[in-house]
Amino acid sequence: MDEFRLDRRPLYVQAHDRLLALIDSGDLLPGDRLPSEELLARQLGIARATLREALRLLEDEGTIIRRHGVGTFVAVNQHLESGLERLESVLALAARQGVETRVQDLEVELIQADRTLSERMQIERGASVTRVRRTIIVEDQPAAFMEDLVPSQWLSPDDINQTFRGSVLDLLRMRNSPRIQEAQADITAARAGRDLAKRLGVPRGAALLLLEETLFDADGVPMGFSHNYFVPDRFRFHVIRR
Amino acid sequence: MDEFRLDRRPLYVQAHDRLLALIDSGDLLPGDRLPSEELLARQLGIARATLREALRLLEDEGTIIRRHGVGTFVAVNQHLESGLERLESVLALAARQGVETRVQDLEVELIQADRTLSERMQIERGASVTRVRRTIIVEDQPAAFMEDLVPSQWLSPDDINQTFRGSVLDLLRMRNSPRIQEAQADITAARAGRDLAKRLGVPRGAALLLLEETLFDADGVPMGFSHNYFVPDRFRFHVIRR
DNA sequence: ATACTGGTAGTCGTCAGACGTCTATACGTC
DNA sequence: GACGTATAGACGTCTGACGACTACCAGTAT
Repeated sequence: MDEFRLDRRPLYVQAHDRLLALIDSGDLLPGDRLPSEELLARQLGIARATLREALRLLEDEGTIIRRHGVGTFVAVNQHLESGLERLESVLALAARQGVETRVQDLEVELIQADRTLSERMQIERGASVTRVRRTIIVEDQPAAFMEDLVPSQWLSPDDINQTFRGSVLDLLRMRNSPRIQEAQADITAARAGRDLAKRLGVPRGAALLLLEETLFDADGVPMGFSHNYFVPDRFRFHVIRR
Repeated sequence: MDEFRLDRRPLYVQAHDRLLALIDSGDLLPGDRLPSEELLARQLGIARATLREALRLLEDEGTIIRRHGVGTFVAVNQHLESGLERLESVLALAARQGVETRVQDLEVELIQADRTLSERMQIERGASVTRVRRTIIVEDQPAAFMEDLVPSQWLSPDDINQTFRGSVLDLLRMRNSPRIQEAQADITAARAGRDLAKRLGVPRGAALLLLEETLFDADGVPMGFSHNYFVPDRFRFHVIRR
């Protein structure tokens, strides 16, 4: 009966995202008071207990502040928006910052794991892996080249269809299988070689920001790996450090 | 009737702390399964809904992992050491990873805030600011050039003496005034100009990793600012994303 | 023997409604 | 005018129930 329920994530996560969207869109401004929990739950069509789990997440992130007997407010300290330390796709992150992105030159292939890949992913050499490559466009200019590698048992080339909006991470998390728990992103800088320079429309030797990310499930088993090359200043990244 | 209730924090916070203590004390080992929510709630003497708010906090911190229909487990995240998302100096971070660092070409000056600085630090133009510049050496090779800017009321040139080991952040935190709460690190890539190439012993135009960091106190007021240029592969940075 | 199917118990996810506790405010009293 | 009190409304907590998901196992078909 729920083949029509596209978003299979728990309701409290969905509620969290909807509320966050409200705040980011400016419908709710810093300092504003949210509707009471009872009213808000009715508006979202969920139970108050479920809403409270979503609010708990938002409070923990510092997005809202709750005051017993008073109400719930949008935090004023919004200048410290969460950054890379939160596991969300760079595209979702860009969208939150008001940057529109587009996918170009999408390539989806089934390849076999070479030695490097088999080591990093803890899989056998020659195992079947889905490779997704694409260029991300911001304001009609190439801004990033991203390459994702996911064993085909978890992501088949057929999963990348017309609805693909550019993020493999979002796709995996939406399906909720495999369950992505956390990621480690290695940060470094690299110079654009011939291929990258062409794809990104920059001079050869230009400085690029390179994010190499490994996705892990709850057991610490690697579920995917990706290289992401960014043209500085077309994307902005930050990390909140506490 | 509740003058005897010593701990006036919300129950879910108390429950969170009690569970965390159990895990830290070793009573619950990584990978262990927690009692079911119903049983655990009875054991703690709270309602299941309240317990769930506590568990939500622990899950968000990455301390536990919940699996629908299966159970709740203590996370097994040994292999993922904390990275940039933790506020510690890059030198302390390097030391944790077994990398020895040395300071070279230390320059300490009192300067006046220009327009850019006054805006980023929310101070007046011309205000007195202590500037600390130095090159960081790893294995006898320059690995980073770091420049810190802190209003002189919080850090005077005299504070940088013989005992200075390279990190302004460590110095400020050691003194505990001003109290540094959090930082935002902007991450980007840049090419080495003439001055940087010379300081870092790399060719002009080499790709460098640039971390621009702003330090904040608890009220969100900027307390310092720094530029950090790193030679890729002489330092490794990563971020844990959840 | 193997592979598939379906049932079942246990657990987390969600729901509904109620009552407790806290805060700010309005109001009455002195 | 100053002070204490009542009150409305909000978040905090509780109870009990049902839904959804996963792992496991028995039974069946191949």
